[in-house]
Amino acid sequence: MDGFDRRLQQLLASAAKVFAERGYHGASMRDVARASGMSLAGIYHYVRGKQELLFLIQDRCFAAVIAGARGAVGAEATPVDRIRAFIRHHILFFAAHMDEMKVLAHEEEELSGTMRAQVRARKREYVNLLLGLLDGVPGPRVSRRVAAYALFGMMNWIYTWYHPTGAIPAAQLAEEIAALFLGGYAEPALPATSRLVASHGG
Amino acid sequence: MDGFDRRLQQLLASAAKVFAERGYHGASMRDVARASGMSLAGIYHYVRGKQELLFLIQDRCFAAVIAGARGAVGAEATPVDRIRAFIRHHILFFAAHMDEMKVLAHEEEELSGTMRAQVRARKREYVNLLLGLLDGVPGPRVSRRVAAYALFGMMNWIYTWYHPTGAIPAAQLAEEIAALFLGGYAEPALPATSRLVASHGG
DNA sequence: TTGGAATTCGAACGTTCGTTCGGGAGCCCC
DNA sequence: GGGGCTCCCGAACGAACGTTCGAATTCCAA
Repeated sequence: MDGFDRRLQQLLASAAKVFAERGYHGASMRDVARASGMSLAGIYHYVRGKQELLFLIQDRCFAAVIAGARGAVGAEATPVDRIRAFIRHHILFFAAHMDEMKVLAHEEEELSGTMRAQVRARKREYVNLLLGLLDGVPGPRVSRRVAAYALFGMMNWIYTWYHPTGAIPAAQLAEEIAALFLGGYAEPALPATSRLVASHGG
Repeated sequence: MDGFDRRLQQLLASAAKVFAERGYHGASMRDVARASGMSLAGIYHYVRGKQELLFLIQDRCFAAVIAGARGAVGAEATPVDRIRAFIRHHILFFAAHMDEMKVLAHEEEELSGTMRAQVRARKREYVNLLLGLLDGVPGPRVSRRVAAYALFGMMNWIYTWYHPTGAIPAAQLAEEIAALFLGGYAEPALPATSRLVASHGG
């Protein structure tokens, strides 16, 4: 990674922060310039325009999420464990990259043309990854598609209320959301956490 | 309701549609004028400015949701049934008022001053309503606060993917989300839908 | 030391923004 | 029939927007 790429990364990080705070349309290029320590005109040396700023944030963020999720899922043996790993990775990544993930979740429809198509393709890939995991669970209690979008809703909505530095550690949040989802989607009697086993065993 | 209020309602409905399509900051007052059939200047006879347009949409929508939820919840006897009624009402209302609810969910942070405070108070009231319902469930499997925000995430996220005129009726969507949430939050062995009862009964 | 590419920026461009202004219809009550 | 409302709009305002341009500065290989 040469100097150009490093400076571009700084710029994208600053832009993500500004976009997360004020929204894409609510933020101005002058805001980005101020936050990044660059001049207004200097930004255009690294980026073709405001829309490319948003595109690069979303595209790189999606690429990192997908790669990380594949790695996390691949290390697990059972379908339920793979789903739990998927959820844990998504939440931990979200908590570690709040600005970028908020921009990814909140500014979905602001791109146009080729950039829009490319980010949409990434999203489809990520959704399909989860749908494939859900397929492995026997006897689901709700439809796969609704379950997938409901899960993404639970997870992505955290940008409206969750603060990584607050009272709830991200790992705990991930476990609770995984328990909530798996308890509702998968068949009852999960070996580890279910109190069903305990009550029937006693 | 006199003529002024009726015309204002039309204006707010048009504005909600425009804000839902292009986002609050991405939409211009000229867009609102075009959509409502009014002139640009004519809008200011009904509203003090763009921000009041957003405020009135959100405030009235929240008031209707809260009132409707109270009515739906009050008709049920058990804690779980009250939660199910809450979810069903939220989803059905969402599907029936997509534009307004998308604006409510997506443009949360765009108000300022007194208007922001008033909408936030409404939101707090609505969240507290759900938290109270969750309190009635014995032996919850995840923390109340996380469960509440996760449920709102599932429900509000539908504006990113759900189309009321599509293949999934709103009532079915509501049942699936209720089953997903209650299966994960409440204790197992729900009398109505659980396949646990069936398998143990057979 | 020098030439050229990479990097940076002040200043300005044309456009669009939210809002305002002054006035013109339509209407009702005195 | 005239004064005072409500309702509505064309035109314009100043500000802010994304972007561009020409030049200054920095940097490194020759």
